[in-house]
Amino acid sequence: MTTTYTIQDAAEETGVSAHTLRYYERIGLLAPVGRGPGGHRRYTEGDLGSVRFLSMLRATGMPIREMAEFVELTRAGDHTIPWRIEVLEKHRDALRSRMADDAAHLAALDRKISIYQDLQEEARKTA
Amino acid sequence: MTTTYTIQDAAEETGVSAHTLRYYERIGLLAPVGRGPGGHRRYTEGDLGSVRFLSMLRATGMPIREMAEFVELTRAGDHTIPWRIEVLEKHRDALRSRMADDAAHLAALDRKISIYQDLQEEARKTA
DNA sequence: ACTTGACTTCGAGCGCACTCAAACATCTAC
DNA sequence: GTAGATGTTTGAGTGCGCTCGAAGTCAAGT
Repeated sequence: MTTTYTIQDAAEETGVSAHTLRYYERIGLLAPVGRGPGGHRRYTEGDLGSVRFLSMLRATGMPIREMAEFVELTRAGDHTIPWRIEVLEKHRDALRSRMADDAAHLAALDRKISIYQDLQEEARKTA
Repeated sequence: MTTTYTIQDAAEETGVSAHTLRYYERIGLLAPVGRGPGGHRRYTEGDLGSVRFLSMLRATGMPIREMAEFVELTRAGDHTIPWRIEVLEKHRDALRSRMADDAAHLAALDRKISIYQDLQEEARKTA
């Protein structure tokens, strides 16, 4: 007795909208999901895992096109593992790079805020 | 004698394309830039500073709409400084939140890569 | 003066990632 | 069994942020 999820449940579980779940399946990002007797989708835990993984890639800025390529590799069999590692490492490096940029930008933002706060303090005293 | 920049120079200086520089000016993100005798834009250092600031906001995920609102506030005068601080602080919080998510995602990505590497190592030994 | 390349405006077009609509089927609770 | 929510497919529509094209003007080198 394996628990399954309706599309709405899957949406709530993963934070990905039902519309988007169908969309991902349509474009091949997600393998065809199993169906109940009436043709309704039944998401397994494994499906949710895939969705969460994809969702993480998206959140970290990977384009759909590239995600599709990765998914293709996983479908092609175990011999593509080196390439999959390569894709993920490349993405990890891009993410690290973005995080570094973000840190610098955060500092700049803090400086800007400080400047405004000083300006505001100045105005308060003058008033 | 204040140095000025052609649109191409400004593009190289700021990393924002000439097309985008005109676009930003068109939609009011950038105050009208000074012109040379023939109507060509002449960017001042101050203009470049504005562009760099806007570019930083964009890079950190602020929507153009929100940037425009901020720019509006700066045009409206010094009495809007508290609101500007509010906008920047809100954005800073969003950025911090994204950075935290990124850190978690990075860890997940590392784990996934490790799993693949172990799998690959296993395959090597078996072969 | 002439050529070559950069610049101008303005509207249109594009790529991305959804998001929705319509018309219809099925499931759930009463 | 019936109402009402939820599901299905397919194609079309949306919002964002550029990006480009056309037609014309201007600048710099020879």
